[in-house]
Formats: sequence, C-alpha cells, structure tokens
Amino acid sequence: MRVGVGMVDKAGLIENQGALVDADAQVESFRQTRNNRRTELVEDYVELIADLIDHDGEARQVEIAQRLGVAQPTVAKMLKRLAADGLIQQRRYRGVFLTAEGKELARHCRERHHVVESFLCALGISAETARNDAEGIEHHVSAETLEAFRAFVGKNATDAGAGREPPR
Amino acid sequence: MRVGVGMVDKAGLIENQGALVDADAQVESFRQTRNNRRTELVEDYVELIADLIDHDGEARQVEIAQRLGVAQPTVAKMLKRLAADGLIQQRRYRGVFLTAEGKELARHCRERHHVVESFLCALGISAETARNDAEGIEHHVSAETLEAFRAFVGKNATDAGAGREPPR
DNA sequence: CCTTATTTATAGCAATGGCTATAATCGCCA
DNA sequence: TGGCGATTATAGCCATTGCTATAAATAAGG
Repeated sequence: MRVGVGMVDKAGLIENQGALVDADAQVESFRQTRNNRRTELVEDYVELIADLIDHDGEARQVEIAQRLGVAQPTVAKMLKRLAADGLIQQRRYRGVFLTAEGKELARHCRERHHVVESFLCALGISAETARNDAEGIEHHVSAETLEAFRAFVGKNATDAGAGREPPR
Repeated sequence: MRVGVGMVDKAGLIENQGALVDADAQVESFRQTRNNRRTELVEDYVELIADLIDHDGEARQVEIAQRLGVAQPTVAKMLKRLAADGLIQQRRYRGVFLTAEGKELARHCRERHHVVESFLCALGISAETARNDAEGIEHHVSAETLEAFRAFVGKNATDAGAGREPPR
C-alpha cells in the first residue's frame, strides 16, 4: 500500500500535504522500539547486579527485588532466564554472579546510562528528574545519539555529577 | 534494608564508596519506567490514528497494522481496549474515530514526539536516527525534560525539520 | 545437633501483547 | 440481486512479566 510522501492514493489525488512519514521507515521504528523493550529488562537486571556486586560484594535476590520494586519470585524467574542466556551464574541459595558476557553487557549499560544521565544534567535538568528519565531513556538511545550526547557533555563541562560512579 | 549513601551495612562498615544510589529513589525510577511502558503502546496507537485520520480522512485497522508492523487481530484487540478506555469510537466494519479525550491525548503525544525529534535533529543527529530514537524516547520524557528540549531547540534554530508537521 | 530466621525455589494465577486460522460482514460491480 | 474481494471480528494459541502462597534449603546461634 505504502502511502508515502508525494505518492498517489486510491482516490487518485496527490497525497501528502499531511506529510505522513514513509510507511516502511515508520514500521522499522516501531519494530526497533519493540525490540528494545524486550532487552530493557535484561539490561536493567544486569546493570543492577553489577552495581550490587561492586557495592556489597554480592547480589542477592531479595536485594534485587527491593531495588527494582518487584517481588522476589519475579526476580527468581528472570534470573533463570539470564542464566539461560549465559549472562549470570547462579548457585542455589547463594548470590548471583556475572559471567564474562554479563560483565561486558553491564559495563556497556552502565556507561550508556551514565552518559544519558550526565547529558540530561548538562542540559540543566534537575538531578532527580535526570535520574528518573535516564532510567527510561537509556534503552532507546542508538550509538549515534549516544555519541552526540557524549560530545555535548564534553563541550559543556557543566556536568554536575550524575550521582553514579564514572565508567572505569 | 535501605543501603544508601553513608549508611551502615550489616557488617558494620560504612558503606558507599561504591556510591550506590538511594534505594527508595531507585525503586521509584523503575516503577515509573514500568508505568511508562504500559502507556507507551496506547500512545503510539492514538498518535498514529490521529495521523491517519488527518492524512487519509480515516483510520482503518489494516492500515494501522501495516504501519505498526503487527497483524490485524493484534490491532483489533488493542482497539477494543482503547474503546473501553474511552479514547476511540469504533463502528463495526468501519474506521476508527478519536473521542475528545483521544484527540487531546493525540495532540499531546504528537507535540511531545515532535519536540523530541526536533531536539535530536538540533543536536546534529541524522534525520533517520532521530526518527527511530524519538519513537522510543518520547514516552520516557518528563515535563521538565521536555521543556529543556524545547528550550534547546528554540535557542539553536538549526532545526532541520523533523519530517513531521508542526503541532497545530 | 537442632531450631529458627532468612533466603531461594516452585506452583499456579492474571494481564498484556503477539501470532495464525477462520468466520462474518460490508461495498461494489456485474 | 448475487457474488466477490476487502475488511473486520473471533477463537485459540504462546511468551512475557507481574503477583501470592507455600515449600525447601541454608546459615547461624544456643
């Protein structure tokens, strides 16, 4: 069907004063967003687990559950999935540990998160809002956009500190 | 439990060289993000329906499905929900129409979407990436952040045009 | 060593958002 | 008016991500 810019619709009229975006391109955006949504949770878990290990020396289910604001069985289920995906190792009734792959993902997420949060702060947004919004935005930032954020933070050395450690 | 900045953990040590964020605050971020995720789809639908009505004079399920890249029954199910929520009106085997409430939501989403996309463009990001990322980011932008984006776009009149009509 | 509190595992339920296959309806044209 | 193509509705399936309730395992202390 493809109703795009400058195309002719079934009534024979030149469409597009409305300037609807190209259909194929739009579908790609939506697909990408749906894909991101699937990986968001995984990234949140891995990032949080890395933080807890760095902070406490271990990551326990109860602590993860508390931090995420969900129930412990919800965490248990997700950890199984992470283990199946090779991101963590579980020892029954022991803490959770990141595999090499998990560590790499955590490093990546952590840095991206930090860039996004710093960027929002550099824009003049309050620390609290920056924290909240970064949590949602980070998973939807492409490499190109992340680079632009990083460059902006670099130029405006007004980074008030995003309240997280810098990437090592 | 609450392991926060400068608190004492069960080992009796002053925590927090790791600088973990406050637990209550973090839980709030995650909760908010989960909430946003729930409303994202609704907003995507309403925004798209508004675009289609403006462009084609009507919004049909098949067209919505094509644009979103999902199957028609998926759309049918979601439309039932939107109707139950009072955002649209459905006439069997006819197109979909926005209620007053739906129109208002569409207006809001459309404007927010436009601001985010324009902002990314103003940052120097390519039109295509801006379009893709805006689709994911828009739902996670708070009022404060949106205002900052708007201000930035205003200052840097480099808006290369986001490929969407301006908010009316 | 046994008890008890903490932690983890498991079972089972609900809502959401996908899908395919198929039935029902509408609109149009012969 | 009848039929056909396009559109919408419905049924039934699956995966995901939440939940509560409860069982099982561990660790720690007496």
